[in-house]
Amino acid sequence: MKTYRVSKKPVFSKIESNKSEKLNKLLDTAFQLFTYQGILHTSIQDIVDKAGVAKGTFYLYFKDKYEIQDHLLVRTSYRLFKDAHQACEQSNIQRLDDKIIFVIDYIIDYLIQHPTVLNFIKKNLSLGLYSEKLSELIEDDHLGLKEIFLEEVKQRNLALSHPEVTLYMIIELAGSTLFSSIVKSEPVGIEEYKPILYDTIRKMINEK
Amino acid sequence: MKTYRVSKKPVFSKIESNKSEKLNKLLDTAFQLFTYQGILHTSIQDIVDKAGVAKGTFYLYFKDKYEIQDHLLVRTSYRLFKDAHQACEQSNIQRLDDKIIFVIDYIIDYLIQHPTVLNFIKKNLSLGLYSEKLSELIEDDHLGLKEIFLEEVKQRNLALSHPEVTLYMIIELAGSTLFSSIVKSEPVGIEEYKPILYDTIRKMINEK
DNA sequence: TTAATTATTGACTAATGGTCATTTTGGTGC
DNA sequence: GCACCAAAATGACCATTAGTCAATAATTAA
Repeated sequence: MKTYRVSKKPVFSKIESNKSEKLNKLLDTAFQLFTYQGILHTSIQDIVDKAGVAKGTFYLYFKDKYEIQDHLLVRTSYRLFKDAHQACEQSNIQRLDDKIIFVIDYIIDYLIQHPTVLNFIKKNLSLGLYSEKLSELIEDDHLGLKEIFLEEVKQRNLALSHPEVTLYMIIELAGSTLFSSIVKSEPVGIEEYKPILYDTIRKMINEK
Repeated sequence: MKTYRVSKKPVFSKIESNKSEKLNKLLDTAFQLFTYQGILHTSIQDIVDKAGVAKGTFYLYFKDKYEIQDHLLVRTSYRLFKDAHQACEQSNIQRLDDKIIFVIDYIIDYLIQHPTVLNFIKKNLSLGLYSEKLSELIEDDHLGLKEIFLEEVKQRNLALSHPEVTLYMIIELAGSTLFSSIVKSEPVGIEEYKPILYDTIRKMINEK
């Protein structure tokens, strides 16, 4: 015989009863736990306990641990790219290579300033998912990265055989360079990588 | 009271009783399962059942699923780099950029010819582990990638401010380009990426 | 106020990870 | 052959975690 929960008034009801608040609480809590102890050593029970919701609630919003991880990856990277792009717009940079380097520099600095975010990405992103998410980000219409890049290439008459491919490669190169330099950190760190990275990007775009 | 296994003669004993054979059977089986269904949907029970050994045997050789995954990643990438390097030695290529491109080309072609291996890497390698393993591979004394590269740079008097960093970036670029092109595959595939990749590498090395 | 709908709960079941007393195997000496 | 020992292998067992779902609470509509 199942003995289900008997009626008992919750003590702290109505403090946070908004629907999206529960969702956000789960996301924020999962982010913290995934960052500090990695997804493998975080149980769903851990997440719901710390978030202050019941286990069943978790399954209302997510299929499993890996779906919440996916949400977090999208949310984190989307915010970061958007912030970087806005900051770039507000500056008065003209050249395309300078713009790209500005965005990359912004992201690198942000991740160095926020090691938890970097740590989350390092621990939670597989190579396949990384390529997939990067692709989604570049193709995202609302963010408009690709459109902006292609338009700039057109207006400046840059001699790129496949501008779209070049864009992908630049972003991939920047991303992997960042991770490589962070992981290595010895004997050289990101500061030694930067000039070579930026020089390479300028050569790839080849703006006169 | 524990009721342990009572004495019962195994039917097919002595078919494979060599120590390393059991280890290899586990590795091969895990590779297959990880490739087809991913590590998340593969239980240790699945592995031992398919490998024809008892569960306890698994834990004699590996701490957990992720240790066998690590073994497989090292084994796979090590073999691949070694084969590529040997093939390069047997060809009669002189220029450094040509050598590097030969090796990258070899690896790309191999992975395209062996999608299971590519699939295994895509599904099982996290970004952090990827950087880590790549670093180990480059630093590996027995393989000697780094030494060969630095020696070549010296002999050819190439103007590289940080040759080691350049080596890392070339390998990272090649790796991420491969994955990106495979994941995307639409509207352009690896063949469109290759010329841009090789052109970029030549520019990075800048051999006259 | 009441009825219907939706959100939330947590006790429960199923599945998986990991342990360890016991058994089997493969020597080695007699 | 047999007796012994150490190393390898086994699978029943226990512990932890994932995932379910009938019951309850909260919200909305009438």
